[in-house]
Amino acid sequence: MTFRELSEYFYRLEQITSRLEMADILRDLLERAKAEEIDKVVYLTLGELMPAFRGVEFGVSEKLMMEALSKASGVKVKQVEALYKQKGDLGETAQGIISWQGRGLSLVRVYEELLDVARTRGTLDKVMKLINLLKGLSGFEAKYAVRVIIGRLRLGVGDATIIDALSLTMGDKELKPYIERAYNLCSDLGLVAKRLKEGGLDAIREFKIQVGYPIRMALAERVSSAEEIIQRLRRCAIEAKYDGFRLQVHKDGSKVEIYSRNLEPMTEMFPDVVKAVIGDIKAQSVILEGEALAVNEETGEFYPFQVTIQRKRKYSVEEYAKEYPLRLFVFDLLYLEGEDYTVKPYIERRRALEELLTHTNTLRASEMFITDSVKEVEAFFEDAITRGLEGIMAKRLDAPYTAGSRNFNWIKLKRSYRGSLADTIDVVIVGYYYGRGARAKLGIGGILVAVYEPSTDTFKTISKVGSGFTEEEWVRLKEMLDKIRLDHRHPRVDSLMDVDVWVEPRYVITVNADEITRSPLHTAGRTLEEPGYALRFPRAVSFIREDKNPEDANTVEEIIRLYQLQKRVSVE
DNA sequence: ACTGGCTGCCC
DNA sequence: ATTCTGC
DNA sequence: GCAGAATGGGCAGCCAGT
Repeated sequence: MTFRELSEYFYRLEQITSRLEMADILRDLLERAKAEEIDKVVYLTLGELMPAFRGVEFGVSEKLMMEALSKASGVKVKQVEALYKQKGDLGETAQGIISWQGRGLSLVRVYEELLDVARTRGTLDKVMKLINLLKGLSGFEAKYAVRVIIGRLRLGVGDATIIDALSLTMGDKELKPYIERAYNLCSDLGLVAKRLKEGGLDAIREFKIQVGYPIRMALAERVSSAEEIIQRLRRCAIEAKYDGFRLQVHKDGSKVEIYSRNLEPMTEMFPDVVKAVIGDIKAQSVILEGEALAVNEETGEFYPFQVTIQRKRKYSVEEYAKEYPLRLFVFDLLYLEGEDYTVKPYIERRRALEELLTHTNTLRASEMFITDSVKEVEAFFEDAITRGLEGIMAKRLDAPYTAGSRNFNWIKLKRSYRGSLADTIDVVIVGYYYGRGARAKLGIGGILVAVYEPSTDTFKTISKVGSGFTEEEWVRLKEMLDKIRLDHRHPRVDSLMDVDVWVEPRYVITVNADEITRSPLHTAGRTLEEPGYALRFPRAVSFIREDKNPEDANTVEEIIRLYQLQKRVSVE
């Protein structure tokens, strides 16, 4: 198969929105691919080169790609940038720029060149390889190669759609559960597709959990009240929700591998966790999942996420492990001594987990209790919040570990989900961004917002906002902002960040956020010595507030007070 | 030797 | 992470 | 309700330029 043929499939896929039709086109593609091509076809269709746990990255995004496009075509970078801003898609930009014919490269050849780009160290060499690749592709092919490289393929196809298509290649959808299961256990859809093509259903049935192949993570749905939890689950397990990062830990004898929520390899970053797992878990082979966060072992306090995230590093690992030891709150057991635990009910997994773990500084079971009382859930939730935890998790007692899916077997409840208006913030819009992909068609993708500083009568940026408005609202917003458009930053706006379009600080919107954090990028509360403040997970919750003047927005002082009211750390 | 721009990945 | 949209 | 694609703050690592 040539890369041009693959590109033609991509073109057809992006024209349609019906997932049934997509699956049918993909079925055709997967049937046409040879056994030695099909894994590459799957990876490329997912916009990847390999499954995440292989740890291969392009290291190329829009800036480097624009440079390569410019050098390959002779079009000035400024011009490429202008085209990109206008189209919101670097693939289409490439197609518009490239006028030469391609060399009709095979799919395998292009795949190998892409892999070569990913493996090349040094920006200059990378760009040279990119130029070389681009020169061998037609504009039509470059469109998709570019999108794969910068990680925005945007076909509307994900792993779930490919699984549908794979089951269609076997005649009907009866076999889908087997394919799905194989994928959830090995997290490598290219491998599943290849085995299916080579060995049929029998080969698919042979997939089993293997230490060293991450299992796709189960995810939680959200609700906005304790009542809804009990309504949905009745008697259920309630756990604390810790603000750290999720880890899946594989142990095979003295060999340990650790994977992130997105199945990236993380073993080297956490020698303290590796050591604890080897030393304190008596089982020979086991797969565990938990939330890791930095703790002060003397006081038992949890460090905030901004501290914990510093443990995600390649260098000075031991020093940081000493200064900010991790505690892994283990909440699930997926595999034990050759036995697949994902199929067992939660309550059984939990029982085995508690038997397996001894309470140590690094490793312990997450806090959990079982209840059917809304009152008890509410009380635990309130307590969790005052202790500085993120919220709570609720789990269906008889549910298996539903790998790779988000459903109501697990439910999360966070403070910010509750509809109360107490924690929302009124901010002033000071500029906007053109946006990419679907948003580019609206002409706006996000806004820069600020709070008021009365002492200087200025507006200090606190966040960007890119979600919460419907498409219709984004369009309406842009129309209003264009009427107060400025050529330069307004003199009353204090910002370190740039925007595509500055506007008069006139319109107030209400936003929600999970937390206020210290910020190196925003000017709200920023002094010569101290960083500013920003919003964590900002989202719009109102359209323009006609009843508010810009000076009625929340003030920097109010933000600082809200920041101080937040529990920073938690005592056990 | 240092720094700022860029990138990938945590949430 | 949250949110919106098409199916 | 699922799946996919928009979007957020902010951390460390890489590397070219100084």
